[in-house]
This record gives sequence, structure tokens and C-alpha cells, in this order.
Amino acid sequence: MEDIFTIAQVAALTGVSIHTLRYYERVGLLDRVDRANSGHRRYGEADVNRINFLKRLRKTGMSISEMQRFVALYRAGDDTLSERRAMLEDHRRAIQAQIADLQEIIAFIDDKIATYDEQERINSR
Amino acid sequence: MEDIFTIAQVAALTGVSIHTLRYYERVGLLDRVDRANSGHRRYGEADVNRINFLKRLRKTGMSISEMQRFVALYRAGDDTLSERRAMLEDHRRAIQAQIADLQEIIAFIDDKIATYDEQERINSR
DNA sequence: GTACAACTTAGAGTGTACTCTAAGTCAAGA
DNA sequence: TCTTGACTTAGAGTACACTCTAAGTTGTAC
Repeated sequence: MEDIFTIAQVAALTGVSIHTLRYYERVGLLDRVDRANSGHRRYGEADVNRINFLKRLRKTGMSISEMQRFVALYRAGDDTLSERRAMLEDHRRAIQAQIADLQEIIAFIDDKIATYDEQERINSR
Repeated sequence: MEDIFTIAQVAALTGVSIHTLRYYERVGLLDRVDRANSGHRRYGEADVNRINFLKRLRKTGMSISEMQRFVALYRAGDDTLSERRAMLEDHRRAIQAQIADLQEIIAFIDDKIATYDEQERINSR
């Protein structure tokens, strides 16, 4: 019932490269992944979920070291729930701020584009 | 009437460091800034506007090389207006996509936070 | 006129996050 | 059994965007 995956399958599944998957394990973002007798990695669904979560955090600008802190708290168990919650809330706020910045810059670009339109009208007279 | 500024003033005004201002000039993002007889840089308002524009583009994930392309088009004059316009529109679309990603991830984090709340309620029984 | 902070240059160094290499082992099909 | 491609490791290399250093010059306040 529990699906297991090779590193290539996980890379295809998550869009995280093979090199990066090994790197994330090396720096402790992933717990040591199970190995086959051959030594080859065998990922479980929990690993894949973790990778997808990490991918989202990265995509939204969380640094590797912040993610390491988060994972360390996770490993430390239930006592750290409220701390992890606070981290996520901080990160949520940071993302909201990013969105606000982006929206402001969209408005700025729209202004620029409008100026260009104006310019083109003038040039075509 | 035209205000002129030293590099330190521009750094304070724009939030871009002195080192970075010199770097941007070196890689051609800024046209060669005027110099005093002493050789010290003297920035005009047009320079400051350009720096603020570049700062916004960077903040929204445009790479240095893309900005170089944009600036090159700008230098090439009016013939490139529609090309620059197209670049800005592309960048606008990229920013919109970023915003959509971020919003999706906010929803994901809200889910996680809700799970943590649930967990805390269980633990406190 | 002297101290001292701010400026100049070319070029070297840094931090982050990968990304690749070399040398070797393993698994599956012809 | 042989070949081929996927996998393993430790460690080196890379891209990007700065950021700093060294050695020297300039401007201003006392």
C-alpha cells in the first residue's frame, strides 16, 4: 500500500532535481532516506510530502537555514508546535508583504506601459 | 534647479548601497555618471529615477542580465519602444504568476496552521 | 595646514543555493 | 555474461549578485 520511489521518480514527481534532493538530505532538510540493500535511496510518501512542503517554502523565499530551523523544531516534537506555528505565521506575513510589493510594482509598470503607449501615439503622427 | 547628489546621498535616498551603485554603473545598468573635477560621482535626478526603477525590477525578480537588455533597448532609442513595452508586459505577467503562487501557498500555510491548532487542542486535553 | 572622513579605482572575496565530477557499484535486458 | 544506464559518495565547481579591500586622492572642519 505504501508507495516507494527511486530518486529519479521523486525528482520527476516534485520537480526538485536529483542533485538537489541529495543536497537537501545532506544539509538535514530531509531525514536520512531509507536505502535498498544496494544503498540506493527509497523514498516513502512522507518524504515526498516533506519535499513538496520544502519546495513551497523555498519558492516563497524562505532560506535554507530558516527551513533547517523549522525542520529541527519538527524533529524536537510536540513541545515545539507553538514555535513552528509562530514561524509559519511570520512567514505568512512575509508572503503577504511580498504580494503587496508586487502589486505596487504592477501598478508602476502599468504606468510605464501607459507612457509608452502615449509615446507611440506621438511617434506615429 | 536640478538637484545633484553624491554617491552617499543617493545610497541614502534609494536604499541601494554605495558598493552596489558603483557595481550597477560598472555593468552598464547606469550610464556613466557625471564626475566632479575631483573625479567624484555627481548623480542627477534622472539617475536617481533610473536607480529606483531598477530597484523595483530587481525586487520583483528580474535578473541583472534582463535589466541589462532592457537598458540596452532604452539606449537604442525610440525604435525599441514596442520591444521594451513587450518586455514590461512579459514581466508584468511573470509578477502576476508570482502573486498567484504566493496566494496558493498562503492557503497552504493556513491549512498547516489549522492543523497545528487542532493538534494543540488535542494535546491540551 | 593638518586631521579625517568621503571619495576613487581595479580587482579580489563572499554567501547562497545549488550543480557537477570522478570513481566506483548495482540492476535489468539481450 | 555483457552492456548500459541509474545509482552511490565525497568533494569540487559554478552562477549570481553583490560586497569588500588596498592603495591612493580629495574636501572640509578646526
